[in-house]
Amino acid sequence: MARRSDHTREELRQLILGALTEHLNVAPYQTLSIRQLSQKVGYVPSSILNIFGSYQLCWLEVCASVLDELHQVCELALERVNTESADVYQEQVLAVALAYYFYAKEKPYFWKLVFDLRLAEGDAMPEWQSQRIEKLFILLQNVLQQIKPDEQPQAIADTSRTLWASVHGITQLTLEDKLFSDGAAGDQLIQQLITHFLLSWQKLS
Amino acid sequence: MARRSDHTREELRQLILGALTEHLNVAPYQTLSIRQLSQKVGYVPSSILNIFGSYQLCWLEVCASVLDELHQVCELALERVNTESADVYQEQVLAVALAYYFYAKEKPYFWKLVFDLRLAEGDAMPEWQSQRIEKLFILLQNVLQQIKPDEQPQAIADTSRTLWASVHGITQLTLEDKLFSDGAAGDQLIQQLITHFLLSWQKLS
DNA sequence: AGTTTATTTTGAACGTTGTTTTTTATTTTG
DNA sequence: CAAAATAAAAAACAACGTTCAAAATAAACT
Repeated sequence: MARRSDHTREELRQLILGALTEHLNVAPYQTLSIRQLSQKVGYVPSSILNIFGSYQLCWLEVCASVLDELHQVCELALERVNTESADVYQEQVLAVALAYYFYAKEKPYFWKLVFDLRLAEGDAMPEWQSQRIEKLFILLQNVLQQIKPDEQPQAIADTSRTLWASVHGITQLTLEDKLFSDGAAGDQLIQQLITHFLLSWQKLS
Repeated sequence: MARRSDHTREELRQLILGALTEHLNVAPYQTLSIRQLSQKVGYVPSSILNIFGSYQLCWLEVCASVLDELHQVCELALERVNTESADVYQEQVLAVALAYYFYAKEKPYFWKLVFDLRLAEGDAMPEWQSQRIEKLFILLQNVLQQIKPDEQPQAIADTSRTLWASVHGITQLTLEDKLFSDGAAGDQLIQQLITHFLLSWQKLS
């Protein structure tokens, strides 16, 4: 077993988070136990608990990284849209939605972690986690507000929720193969959803 | 402990399924263990395993009931729509979607079971379970096909997936309070989604 | 009817799990 | 250099789903 001088507390933290990330590259988070994890990093279960408080809380840390990466990916996709295009805004919404979808498709175990991770009954999701999710919504809100500059911010916020939750649903059911269709792929469904929704939405008040 | 003559095999089956249902009235399925369940019904864990094969498989049985009930609720809502209305079809789609949403809202632990239940790695979802989900999609498909009688069945199937998955996403994120908005409720978001989507969709080929 | 055979049901055991508590080892301090 | 503080490990705990052998009951047969 590793001795005290091998790693500082911070080094050990990173060692653990690295092992978790490595695991998510190949398998869902449910398939790793704290005992297996402790073996991977060469420490003992109680050392992990000593640092993170509980096993779930160390996953929550990874969760935060995933949401950060997700935000980054969506933001980048948004900026890459050609602003000379005829309907910039629709393409921007589409870009964000597809970025979300393809992130989930490429890193399914990372993406699933965010929605499968259940904290112990009682302790709520920490503030910094909620804020990360809100940051994602805001990406869409900014675009929608540009489509309808005079619309109430609350209405814009609602619409961003409608779209985001819809894209989320398509992404999830596609990933878990619960659509039972050999027809269109998830990205095509998302495209259909957004083009039709926006076509009607942008006309009406 | 209960003796052999107390219940027939079938009675015990129903006794167990009843206890599971009772539990879902007040708490999520993850909070019940096979040991607690065995105490509830007055039998021993291995008796439950003997009947259902595994603990997960007895939940799968409940899962089937939930999907049946969900289908029934959606079908009923569909039939209740006034066929004299100006846009029957839109109201029918809306009726199905909202029936889905309000079922989830009223019986959250039943609804969540269907999507949270993870079978052991390896053994796939049984055929009769997939078919139950497909039956739900078909409800929507029938309505959509009436809107566009000349459209390819595959395209109709795709669109029903788009809509259903979207409604599912809104329902899920609303139920889990992950929309972080004190704006519109889930049913309003669903209404917005469907009206705008259909308005555009029914016009175009 | 009484004995054997078959079938449920049980109870104990196994290998896990996350966490708590105690013990041991190492570092820092006086 | 010894004493206090700290960090890691080891052991113990309670719970989990599942397996397996033993006990209790019902059915079958002479």
